[in-house]
Amino acid sequence: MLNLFHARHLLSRRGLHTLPARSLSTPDVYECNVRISALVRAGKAVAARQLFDEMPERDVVSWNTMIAAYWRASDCVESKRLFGLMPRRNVVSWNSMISGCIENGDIEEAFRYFQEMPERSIASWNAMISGLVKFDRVDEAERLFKVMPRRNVISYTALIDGLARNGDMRRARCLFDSLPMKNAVTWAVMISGYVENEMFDEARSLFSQMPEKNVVAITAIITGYCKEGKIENARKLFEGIKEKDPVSWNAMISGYANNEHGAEALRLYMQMLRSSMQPDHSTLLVVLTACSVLASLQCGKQIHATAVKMGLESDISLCNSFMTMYSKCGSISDSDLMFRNIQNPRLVSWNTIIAAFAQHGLYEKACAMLHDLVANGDRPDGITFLSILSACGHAGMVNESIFWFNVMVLEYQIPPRTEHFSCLVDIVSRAGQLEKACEVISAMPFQADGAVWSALLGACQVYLNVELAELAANKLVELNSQNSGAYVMLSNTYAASGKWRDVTKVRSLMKEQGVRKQPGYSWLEMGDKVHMFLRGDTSHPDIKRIHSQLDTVYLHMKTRHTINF
DNA sequence: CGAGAGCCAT
Repeated sequence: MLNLFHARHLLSRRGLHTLPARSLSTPDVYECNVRISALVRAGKAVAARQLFDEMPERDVVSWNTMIAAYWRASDCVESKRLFGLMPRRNVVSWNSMISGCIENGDIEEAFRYFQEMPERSIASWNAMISGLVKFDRVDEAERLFKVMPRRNVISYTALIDGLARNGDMRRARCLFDSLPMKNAVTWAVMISGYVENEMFDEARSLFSQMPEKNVVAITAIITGYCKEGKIENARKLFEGIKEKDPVSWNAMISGYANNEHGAEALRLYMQMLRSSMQPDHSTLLVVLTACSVLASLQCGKQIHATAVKMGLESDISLCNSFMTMYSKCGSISDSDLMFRNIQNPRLVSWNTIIAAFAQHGLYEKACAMLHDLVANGDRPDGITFLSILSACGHAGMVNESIFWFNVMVLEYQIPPRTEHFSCLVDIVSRAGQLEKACEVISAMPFQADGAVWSALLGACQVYLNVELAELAANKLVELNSQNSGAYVMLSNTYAASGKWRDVTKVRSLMKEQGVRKQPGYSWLEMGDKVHMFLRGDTSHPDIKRIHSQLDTVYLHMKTRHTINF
């Protein structure tokens, strides 16, 4: 059992030989406080409260611990009620009100406590600064930083983080370089700031100078490699981590899932479970991405079951991921069902279900959802309209796509981004209106990107417009000389127009430039088997029946009949 | 008992 002697012993082992006698509890109270604190850390707020209520006398630490328990449980009302009932408060009591409010999304309320408190510690200022940074109010954070009476390494680190989030890496670095007492957290903030701003070389250069590399910094670098598509480098770093934690596992799994390596992502997830690492909320999110990439309904359902077991089935971000997974795995009805079970859909959930209907070509349903979203009092954003546009595309509705584009820009005053333009160009040019597609491109307020030219080039191939195909292919190669799709589509356009000499020219140019085209492949899951199809590959045992079925489908598509299998 | 970092849904 812990008593005062033990407490002193523990503290002295941590190098704190002199104890502030005033803050030390009597042995009984101290012991209860320790037990309450343990219960709170284990998430057992009810048991903690019972112990708290049974205590014959309580000190300020007992109250603070109990209040923290309610903040952890997001029970703002009870936290504030207890705070009001406290007989005495210390600076820690006030500080936990500040961080509690911030944790629960109410920065204004946090600021009220900050202003009201009789005396502030460095931690009070730091809590306020990091809170403002969390809410993207970096300018205000900086103002507080400037007027605070004393600063420590945490204050600096919080502001460096803020500047980095604002994209101001130059000033972040200045502050970092001027700081003599950097610690591992400071280094990690700076490195992940570079990664966040896609300055990967700077991130790695700083990382190489970091004296003691910890798992947080390594994970940031892994994320950087994954964003660049250098998945092998990421894997090497990951394997080298001695003490892998859930976050580093999640980063690596997500790297595979987001680089089209769904199977490897799932393998890694299984390995994580085998090494008895507990998956968390984020693990499930990234594994669901892998299921979507693989279109594996089986795996997706298993993850769904795991989420239910973990008590996370109504977690909003997981629900959104389930919706995407079910939709991408072909089950729009499950996706729809998930959406209906969300009590309070926020914009992301609306956007997700609209995207799902769009993927399935259900234009009317997508629009009905947009209508419901507005009727619900929400405001659509650029992503909502991107999904609506994509619904138009899947349904081949050119005029509607232009209509919705205008609604977005004129009625909702949402500035169109390059994705909106590439979607529009894709729709218009697929319909054969190549000139109109060019008009859209020239009306863009910024440089067209690869997706725009790709869309145009794809249509040129279909509608045999050699001249425009050459233009688009040139633009694509300008943007990325290793773009094999550009060469292939241009070559196909020449071939379809009988310009064989030009075909040969493009092919030899590809060889010269060392551009290679990975063969296309697709697969689908039936029962417990995965059927894979490589381009030009006829090794599937049922290939004859598959081809004849495909011929039927093509015929129906051409005659615009509905298909009944 | 309180303040700073990495992974995370459209």
